Amino acid sequence: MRESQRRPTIADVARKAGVSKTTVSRFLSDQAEYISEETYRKIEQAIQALHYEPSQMARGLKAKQSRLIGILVADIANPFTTAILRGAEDVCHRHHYSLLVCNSDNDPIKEQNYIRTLRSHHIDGLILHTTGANQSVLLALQKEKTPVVLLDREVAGMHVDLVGMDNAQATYDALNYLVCQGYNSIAYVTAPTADISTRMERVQAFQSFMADRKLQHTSIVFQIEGKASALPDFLTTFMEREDAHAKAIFTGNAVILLQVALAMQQLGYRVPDDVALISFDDPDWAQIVGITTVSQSAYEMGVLAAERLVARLGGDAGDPQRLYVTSTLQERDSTPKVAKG
Amino acid sequence: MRESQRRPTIADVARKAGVSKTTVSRFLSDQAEYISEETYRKIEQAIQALHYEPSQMARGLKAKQSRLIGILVADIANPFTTAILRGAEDVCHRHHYSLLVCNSDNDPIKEQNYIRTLRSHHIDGLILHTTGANQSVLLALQKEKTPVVLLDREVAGMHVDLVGMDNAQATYDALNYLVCQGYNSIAYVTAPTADISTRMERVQAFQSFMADRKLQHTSIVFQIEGKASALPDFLTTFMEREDAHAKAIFTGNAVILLQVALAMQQLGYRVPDDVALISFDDPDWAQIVGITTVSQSAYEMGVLAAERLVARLGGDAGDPQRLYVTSTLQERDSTPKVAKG
DNA sequence: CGAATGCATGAAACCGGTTCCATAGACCCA
DNA sequence: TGGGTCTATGGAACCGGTTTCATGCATTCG
Repeated sequence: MRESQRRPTIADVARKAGVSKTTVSRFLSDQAEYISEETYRKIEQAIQALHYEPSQMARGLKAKQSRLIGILVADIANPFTTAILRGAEDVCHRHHYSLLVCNSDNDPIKEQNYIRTLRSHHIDGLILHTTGANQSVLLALQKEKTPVVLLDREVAGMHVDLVGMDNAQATYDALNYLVCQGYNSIAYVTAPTADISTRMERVQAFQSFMADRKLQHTSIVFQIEGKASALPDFLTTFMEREDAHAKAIFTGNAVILLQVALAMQQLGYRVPDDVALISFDDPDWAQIVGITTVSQSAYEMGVLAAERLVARLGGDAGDPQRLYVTSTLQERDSTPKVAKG
Repeated sequence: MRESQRRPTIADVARKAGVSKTTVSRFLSDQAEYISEETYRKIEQAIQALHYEPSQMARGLKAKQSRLIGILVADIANPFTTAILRGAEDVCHRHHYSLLVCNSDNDPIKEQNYIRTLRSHHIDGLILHTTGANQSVLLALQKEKTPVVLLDREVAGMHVDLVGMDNAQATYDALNYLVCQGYNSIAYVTAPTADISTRMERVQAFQSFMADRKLQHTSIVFQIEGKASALPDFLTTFMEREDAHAKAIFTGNAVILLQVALAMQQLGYRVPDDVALISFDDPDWAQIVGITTVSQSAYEMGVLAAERLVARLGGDAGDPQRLYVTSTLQERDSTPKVAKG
């Protein structure tokens, strides 16, 4: 009743096959050119028999690489994030990397801790959907030549690859569409902008668009904070204004969209009868409910980010690239055309 | 212009502090009792100055642990999965473990590969949301005393901890509710059951309940496969039957729910006017659309699974446990009471 | 006052791989 | 037949930590 508790090592395989560790190592690294057929077969058998699996840990120690890619996301509950994960995961799997997924939960402190942890695990590269406020730790990573790819959001002072979208353009497109549909009073609801470049870009684009068009009193930026009543209060105020004849609400991402939709429902306002609704992100349920969205292919963003990283790991030393996925307007029932007033 | 490319090692710290590796190691492992104050301070400073971070890799090699927990999920795009991830991540973070997230995409081959990969990374434990068909690889893990916690689904022949729900009971509860509301013709739509215990249990519970109640011709089990038209065809057939006066559709998870809702919309059937709708899982949008669901706290499942694993890693050698989260019926507009016919 | 004990520290082996260098035998050529 | 090349293999050092064991000095005790 011998329990084989200890997992087999390369030495066990070598012993069983009657060869040296070196030879087994050669077998494992596909340098089989100088291995005789007989030896090859013996090693093969020994590995089979022992269920041997080489230890990435030991391997990485010498080779100074782990085949681990860290991905640090700001909110794992967000469907946008999930889609990114799926894209990144697919690419990594294809290139025999594994993904170490961490969730900073929008907390810069947690983010910083995670960057440390990831470093301690010798990640070969990092995909970062940042909270925005951790340059210093990141610089340590950079010094060690660990490539970093930024996702969706900038980090001040970091000149590295970035995969995102043209937020200003996407915002303009959406607003143009709303104006064409006849809306002349638009509220923009965003999560706290803090250090998050994407959110700031969108808000700024919104404000400058509205100002350019001289659509007065129509832009309101609201930050959802701790106070539960803040959102209903804001929405009520907006809905009760009588300075415009066609109102629309534009939400900054899918999480906010959900909040707004829920709040409107509770307040008794109906979409699109009382107000139009449009949002960034395109969660799968938007189709069912019939909400017009600005869809950015999150899956593709994940793919692009991972591919960029893999390219860097493969030796690409070119200048930092900025890759933008295109956004498309998914027109649905929540933004019908209204007659001009 | 000295570029500090190589990341500092314990030897660098030792040199800078003017002490031996051993002493630094003691410092790192919190065995500071026998370190003089002066030495302590010198080491502290050296670590600060060098931005030193010990390598988990080197550490794990000797210690035979990685502080890595693998979590292998069947479908990372499913909100149910995401909620689990969040729960598991929170617990792991609290206990200074990192999560290696892999997505088998419901593919047993991919699952098998991932288990291998995870093993090669020396994971300390595995949380497995399985496709159901990989006992053999798992047994290798078990032999090496790597604890495994099953999530939601059984693996035949594995006697390990499991976190899930009482599927039969939850199914009965939901059906009882439907019957009380007056529905006498119910269709159950499930994803392919294959080797997935949860799905099988639910289908079986459904069938036995319907048979017990002698509600004839009212149960239809449908497996969504490749054929795109299969679902609309099935729904049309069901809707056109005239043997019952109040129909309801029961979907096996949120992904299927989405498909069914979309298909019904396209076919022109309205919920709940033409047919009631109820589903397992409780995606956040169910609240907006107003769909009655059987909600199982996925977040809690993630927490429980991770806690179980951490307990095992802490030395708990008790018998395998089965933990069930409770499910609650979220009553919404999609299942209104109907008058008896 | 010599021996025992406690404190603070270091040398070296070890974990499981990879890799550099050495070497033995076969083969080839002059 | 001796020296050079090629093939197949092994010994040993190394990666960056941890751990065991040893040791030198102070202090304490019989």
